Amino acid sequence: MTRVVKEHDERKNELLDVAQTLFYEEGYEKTSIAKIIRAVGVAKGTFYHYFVSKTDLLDQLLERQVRSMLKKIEPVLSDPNLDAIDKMNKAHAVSGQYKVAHKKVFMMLLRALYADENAVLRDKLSKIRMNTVAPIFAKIIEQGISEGHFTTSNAQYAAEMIMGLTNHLFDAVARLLLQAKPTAENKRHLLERSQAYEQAVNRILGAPDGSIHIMSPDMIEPFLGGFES
Amino acid sequence: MTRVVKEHDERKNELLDVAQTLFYEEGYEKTSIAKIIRAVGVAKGTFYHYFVSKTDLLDQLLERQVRSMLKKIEPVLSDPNLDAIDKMNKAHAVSGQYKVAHKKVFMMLLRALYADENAVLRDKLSKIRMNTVAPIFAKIIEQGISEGHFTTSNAQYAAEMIMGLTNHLFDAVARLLLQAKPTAENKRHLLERSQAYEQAVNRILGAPDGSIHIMSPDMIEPFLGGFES
DNA sequence: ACGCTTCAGACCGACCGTCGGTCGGTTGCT
DNA sequence: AGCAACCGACCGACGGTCGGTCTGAAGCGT
Repeated sequence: MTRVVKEHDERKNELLDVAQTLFYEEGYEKTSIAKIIRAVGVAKGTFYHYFVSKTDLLDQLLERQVRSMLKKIEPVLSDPNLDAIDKMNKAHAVSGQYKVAHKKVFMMLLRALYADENAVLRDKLSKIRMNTVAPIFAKIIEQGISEGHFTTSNAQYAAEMIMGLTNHLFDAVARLLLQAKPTAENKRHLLERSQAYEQAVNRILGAPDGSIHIMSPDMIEPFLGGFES
Repeated sequence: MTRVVKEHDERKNELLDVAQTLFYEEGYEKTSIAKIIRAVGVAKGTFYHYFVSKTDLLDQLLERQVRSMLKKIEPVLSDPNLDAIDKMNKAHAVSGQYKVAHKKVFMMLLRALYADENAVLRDKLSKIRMNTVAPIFAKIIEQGISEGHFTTSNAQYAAEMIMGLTNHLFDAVARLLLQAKPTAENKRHLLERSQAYEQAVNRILGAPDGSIHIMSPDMIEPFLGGFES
């Protein structure tokens, strides 16, 4: 094979990008390292020059993903004019808008995540989220407690629980979105479910019903519409 | 190899039993089919006579497990003298007692479940639980609503959320138990966490604080003690 | 009652393609 | 010269397939 030398980071990102695309298209387990290197045009040894294992590749990929998402939310967190309820809502809104903006890529990610196999992928992602975004939530909740908006015995645990609930809601929505039956009935179920989850989140925080919104109808709509077209 | 003929169910259970032991001891991924059949004393073809794939084996194994657990809880559910709060508490208590009684096997299961790899196993188990025990919770919650003990907008979703929370708590407890540092501090963390989760469950259901207990100190104690000996 | 045939299904194990991972060596840049 | 990027033949283990053998019991004619 013709030998092409590139800079460390360039080659590494090339591998990460191709791997990401393939994982989205065909799933983690079904994407062999052979496929990845064939697509990049590089030898087996080169892959293992950059990653110690297939799992290592996945770890780095997900970390990169989450880091870029956190950057979008950061401004909200550090805004001193927002109270805890505003921050909680805005953080969810921002991540929702991000998903709407990248609808196509996002749907691919969903399809990859919930392909039934790929349990490893889901597991890793939820762990990373638990380690990175839960602490952020905890900070917000602490702020809310000191502001008198929330009453809960433990901010960190509450954050983890909300994180878990959000993941769950996300799961349910994703599965409904993927089975491609955008009937009015399914849409109603979906909205009902998201309302039930919001109620739960508010109650866990000890906030008045309707304080916090984790998934607005405006965010869901574009995805439901996407199926009809 | 000497040929030994057995009845269908006998051979099948033999394979399931051996596979279970090996999965517990060495994890799902690391247990090859070759290992299983070697331990049973049977050929590759025989294995595939009973199971269509390794995944199929896992499915049937977990289903068997969950079915036996449900049998223990059933009496509680059908007891007409218990109100929803009693049922919720008793169901959790029974499953706790079961775990204490089978402490050794249970710890093996934990070790297998949370071995970091084995995400597939965890994923499957939590799905099965979601499909089998969440509906049971939902029934209890509906009863509680009509008794006036609970106020929540949707029994099914509440059940799923509680299921998810319980899983989460279970996760955290398991990981703490497995890292084998039964310090007084860890114990405190653990109790705090379980209290936070109970608070959340009560709030989701709209029940007074302290109504529902999902993990009593009496249940945790034997496992913490188990480490010192 | 008796042997004989038949047949489902329990059982076998060599074999296959694919996989993740290794390693000794080559090439190109500084 | 030295270091890092790169190569690709090779490895053992894996999940899964397949063509076929063996066995026990039911059904049969006598």
